[in-house]
Amino acid sequence: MAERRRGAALEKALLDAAWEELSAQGYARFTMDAVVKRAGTSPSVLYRRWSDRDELAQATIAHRLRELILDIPDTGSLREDVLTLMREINATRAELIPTMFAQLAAHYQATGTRPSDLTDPTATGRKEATDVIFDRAVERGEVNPEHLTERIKSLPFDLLRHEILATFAPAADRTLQEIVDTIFLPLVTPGPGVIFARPHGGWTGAMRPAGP
Amino acid sequence: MAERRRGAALEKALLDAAWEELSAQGYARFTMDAVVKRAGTSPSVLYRRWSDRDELAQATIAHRLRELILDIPDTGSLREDVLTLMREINATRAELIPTMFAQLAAHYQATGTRPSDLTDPTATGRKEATDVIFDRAVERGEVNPEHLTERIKSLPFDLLRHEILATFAPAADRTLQEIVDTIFLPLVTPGPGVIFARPHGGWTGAMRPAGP
DNA sequence: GGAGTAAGATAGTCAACCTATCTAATGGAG
DNA sequence: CTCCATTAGATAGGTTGACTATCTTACTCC
Repeated sequence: MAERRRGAALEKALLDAAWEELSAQGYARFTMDAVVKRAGTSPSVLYRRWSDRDELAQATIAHRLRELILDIPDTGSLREDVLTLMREINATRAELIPTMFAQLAAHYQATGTRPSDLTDPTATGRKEATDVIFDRAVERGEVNPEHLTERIKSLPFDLLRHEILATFAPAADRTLQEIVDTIFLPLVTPGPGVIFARPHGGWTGAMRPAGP
Repeated sequence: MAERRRGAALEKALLDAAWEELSAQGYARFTMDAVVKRAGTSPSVLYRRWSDRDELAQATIAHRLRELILDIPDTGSLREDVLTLMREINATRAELIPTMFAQLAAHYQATGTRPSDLTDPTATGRKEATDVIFDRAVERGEVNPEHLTERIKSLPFDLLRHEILATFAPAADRTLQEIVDTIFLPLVTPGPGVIFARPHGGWTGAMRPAGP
């Protein structure tokens, strides 16, 4: 083994190997030994960076989230923007979300706290991304801004996340349309309703602005 | 130790001890040894009944679910019926749901299947229970039955479950009201909407008919 | 009152976490 | 170009917990 990896390249190789183990074996069967073997390295190299299995799992998920940044769609209609985003989440994160949840649950039950890098909607950029979509819809006069409470803005994504967690699989496209057409849009497009306001975080992941 | 437990009494003691471990330590730190010690028994007694840790965890959760059968409320209004049921779920199952999910995820990732006794809505009676509430609301003329798709009937309970899973804690009562008043009721009480039909299971648990 | 059944004790194997200690490749300083 | 600090990578071992095997002893049922 003449070529010896170092620094960022090594770290990426370790996290990629860890993700392959995590997605193939599931959180419960995720072992340090298997990651060591798959990455072709030694225990000390792993433990120098992450002090235990929990930390490695968390870093692996965070790394994966960073690789799965989504584009913010701009299709000209709220329905298509929301559906497009849901389809992207459905396609890219259906595998990640249950693993992420298992990690959150394990970490929470062990420590009483949740790893902030996996949940902070500001850090992950989710809230800002969907707000861009909703702001455009308001500008176009498609929706009444008074209907857009935090809970309703996150509603289609909450329901998608719930669906993925309940089935451990991507949702059918018909399901996404059903959520948007029979639940979300009827709530934001017609007459008045009782308005509440409350901060409401999410943990579906980060997004970046759409290109030119 | 002159008194030696047997049969159903022993089994209940084992499952109770297992539940105390499961809720105290969390799924990831749930160990057979600790259950053996807490129940004051021996490994063979456990392994005679459940062949591994996964099976014991599953049986423990199913046992707990059986102990937490909910009454079906009958308050005279759909809003109060749904809110009452959500409050009961929130109060009794907020601790159980994340553990249950961790077990489902572990079992699914290990085997590719999900333990049917934890998910089958017919076996757990959940679907029938909520249908009673909705049937009464239709009889009273409170809602248009055409609005009551399977997804919309389960909507408030799905959102509550999502909230519990996202926070690992019971939802605030204000949150329950927000879900019912700003999302659920506006969808089932006013004008028309696109109608879909699709079976949609749940796994919040079993209920029994309300008493006289 | 005796026999079969199952509770409970004890000891051991194996896998996986994590630590300690060592060797050697690599990049940078001079 | 050479030396040195850093850290990749190898190996071996302590510890915990899953699961098995074997044995003794209480309890139940006939």
